[in-house]
Amino acid sequence: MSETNVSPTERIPTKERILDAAEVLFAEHGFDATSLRMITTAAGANLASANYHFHSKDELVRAVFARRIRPLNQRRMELLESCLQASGEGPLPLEEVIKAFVQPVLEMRSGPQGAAVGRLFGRSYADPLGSPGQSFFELMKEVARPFTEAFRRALPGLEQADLVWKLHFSVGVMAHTLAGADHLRIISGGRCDLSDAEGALEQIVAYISAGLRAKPARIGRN
Amino acid sequence: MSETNVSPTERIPTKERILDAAEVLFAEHGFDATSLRMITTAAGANLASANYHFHSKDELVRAVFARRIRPLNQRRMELLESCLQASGEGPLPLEEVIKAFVQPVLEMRSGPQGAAVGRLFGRSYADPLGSPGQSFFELMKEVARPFTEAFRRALPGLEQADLVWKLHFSVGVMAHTLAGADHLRIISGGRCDLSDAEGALEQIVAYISAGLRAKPARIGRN
DNA sequence: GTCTATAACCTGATAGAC
DNA sequence: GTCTATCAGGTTATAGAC
Repeated sequence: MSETNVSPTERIPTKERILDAAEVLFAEHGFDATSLRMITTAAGANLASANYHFHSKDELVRAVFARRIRPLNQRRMELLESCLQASGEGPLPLEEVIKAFVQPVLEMRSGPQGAAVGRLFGRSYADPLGSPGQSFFELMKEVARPFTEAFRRALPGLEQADLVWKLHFSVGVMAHTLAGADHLRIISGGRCDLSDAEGALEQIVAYISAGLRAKPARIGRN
Repeated sequence: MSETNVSPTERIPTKERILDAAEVLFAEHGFDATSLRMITTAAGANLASANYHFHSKDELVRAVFARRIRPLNQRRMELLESCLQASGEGPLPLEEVIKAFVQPVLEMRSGPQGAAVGRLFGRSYADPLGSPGQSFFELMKEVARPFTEAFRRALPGLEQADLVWKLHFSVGVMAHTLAGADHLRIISGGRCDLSDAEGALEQIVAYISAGLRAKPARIGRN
């Protein structure tokens, strides 16, 4: 047996194994409750290797986010661009804009460690302003502006403040869906499963599009 | 100056001051990143007093939740009951059921340390199943069943699985609104403020009621 | 009930051999 | 690049004086 004949699984570089272990543990326990020791042990690496490869815990957190967010947002922009091109100067189809934002997340969730990445992202939306999760928002900013502009075009006549409220709610739908996928599967007795990407996308798009189009509340009627 | 003449502010018992400090710090930094030292220092109490009054950190977390959730859910049940009585055996007005669930939260947010409590609650929805935030879900269970039943009555003809998806999304709207109130105020330039309870309630009820009533997604049209 | 002191342990980060 | 050993400081929890 020569050393070139090791299993492909074991040939994953230490740096990547640390990222893999970190994102699972961060998703499960949060940043502060996850120590570098837990991460390196789970990765089958030495404690010092984490600092060697990432210099500090904060930079490790940032690297964990960046690895997943970059391709996610690239895919979102692709879908948004093709939606913009198909519509020319006219109004945008609302459902397509929502799909461009949501579908890549569901695709990602069926990728490697998708459930953990989803949970990590979903939790990060709830992190306060000065926390380690801050880098999540900085990386997400890239798509915030073009999508806000697209939603404005898809919802003509909606006041600016109303749009901000509604987009905030819609992000909440996405975030809680990602963070609470396990809860949902359990309370529904397995009938609602985020891993069914097609069914989930339909549900999400239906709910969010209706919310975005909603007229002011009419309390007292049904 | 006799000792009976101290300011009312300083007469708050240690146990309560610890709860006050804990809920602010938990909301800001999470459970693991908040040490008992931080809490007792902020409360102007001794480190050992936390263990004296609450036995352990886990029980302190539970006490922090229980103090706020109990009256909150009591108020929710009051509003739901009066909604049920006004409707008899007939269908329930959807907006009123949503209001019974949401309005007490907004009321609470304008109470003592309301913003911190809201942020704490909003974050707790994103906590995974085995975490310290678990006690949050156990305390929230009390209202889950009666409200699910009320929503079923307010949305006749909706399939069970669809209802579960939609209620899950609606909880997400509520949770993210609470956790991200600061973000919302900043990105909206102050135009959207959760502290404006009346305006916020209108926005939330409009969005959630439309989402709950939504028909299956119609992709491709506007 | 409130304090000091301390036990037993874990943390991120680094120095330096290999 | 990977290891061991270690630093300085933080953590929960408790024992025991007042």
